[in-house]
Amino acid sequence: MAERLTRQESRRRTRGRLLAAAAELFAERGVNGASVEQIAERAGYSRGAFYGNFAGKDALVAELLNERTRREAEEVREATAGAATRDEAFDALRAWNRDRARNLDSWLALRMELLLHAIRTPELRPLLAEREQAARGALAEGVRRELDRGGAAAPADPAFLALIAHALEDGLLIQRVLDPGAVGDEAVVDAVELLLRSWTALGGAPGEEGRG
Amino acid sequence: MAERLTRQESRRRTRGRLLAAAAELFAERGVNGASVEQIAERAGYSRGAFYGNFAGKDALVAELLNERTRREAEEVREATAGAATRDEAFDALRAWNRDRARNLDSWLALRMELLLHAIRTPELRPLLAEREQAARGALAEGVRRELDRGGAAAPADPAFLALIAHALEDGLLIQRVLDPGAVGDEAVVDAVELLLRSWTALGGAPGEEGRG
DNA sequence: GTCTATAAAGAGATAGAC
DNA sequence: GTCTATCTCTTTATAGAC
Repeated sequence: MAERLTRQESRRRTRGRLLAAAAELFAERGVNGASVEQIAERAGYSRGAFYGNFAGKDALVAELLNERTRREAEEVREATAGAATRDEAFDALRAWNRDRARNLDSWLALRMELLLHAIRTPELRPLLAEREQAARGALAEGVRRELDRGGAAAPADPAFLALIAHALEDGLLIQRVLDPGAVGDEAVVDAVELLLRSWTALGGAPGEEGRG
Repeated sequence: MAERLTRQESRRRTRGRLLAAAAELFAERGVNGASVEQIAERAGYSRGAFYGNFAGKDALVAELLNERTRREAEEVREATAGAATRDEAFDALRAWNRDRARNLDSWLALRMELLLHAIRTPELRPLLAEREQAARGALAEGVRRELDRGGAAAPADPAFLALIAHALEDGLLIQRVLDPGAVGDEAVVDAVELLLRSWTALGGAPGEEGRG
């Protein structure tokens, strides 16, 4: 039985390698700037293997978008499910962002490449939109919990506050890529913490201000 | 005498048309997806005219980045200089954003294309970074003024608050492109207004801390 | 300055061998 | 499944006519 899945598994492995190589190259040179030959070569194959596993470049891009979207949605779920308290949630967020900071350029480049591709391919937009909704939804729940906990009246619809917090992620990472000196390592977490404090009206506590 | 500048002016005009056509096509199909021939054709010329005015596609991209950066910095200056009161500033901001909303897709696509290009071309990064700094700086001044006016202590360094407000622009526009139903037409202005209100309403914070 | 023609390289995709 | 060879189209860039 150990060999029963070999065919399928082998196919999956090859496809996975091609997808990973494509992700790298898309970040480096853009979707349009990376050729099928380069993708196959970096994955350790030839063009033939590529066309044996994907109908063409467009098909690979669509699948990459799909795969990454699904994985990120999972990560969001796991991250939020794991943390029970506010501090735990922020710790998880910090870890996540530290990770991302390590290769911010390529991470952001890939995200924007896929985003641009989705903008230009209307039928793919809902896919990406879904992931964003999930992220915003999880955030909204967190915000609501914090507001309840503090017993404070929300300054606005929690969904809107979550939208702000979520949008900050892309926005701050863009600023950081362009000007690393002006945007701290943990700006995203710092900003979200600051906002949450403002909204829950806990701002008076002098002890732990600003960044960590 | 009316013809004295014809040569220079003619050259400027042709270059301007090529740059405008390139901007359109870059938004539609990406920098790498738009060919020199397509650019020249949309501008109403042939490839020959293109190469007569630019050393190649890279040179055009660099100049486009330069031109747009300069223009946007000017617009920031004008917008902030014109508005004396807070309401005037927000009105200007609203008008600016309504304008942008009309063709959000192509606007955002072009911005991200140029951003990606800057990420991949290190020597161009400072150019874009400069524009962002100017925008953040203008915002920071506005925030500081508001805080002073309200007599409230800042919950953080005004520069950090300005960074948050500025980052929100990109972030919210991205969310809006992906999910127009979930992000209102004036989300950017609404969000900035909300934040400013939260920050000015927060009294007794301890001086100015925040990021370093 | 702008055109047409063309060289040279690179792209996506297919066919057939193994 | 993966390789090599090949077809066809597109691309960048140059040359020379006007």
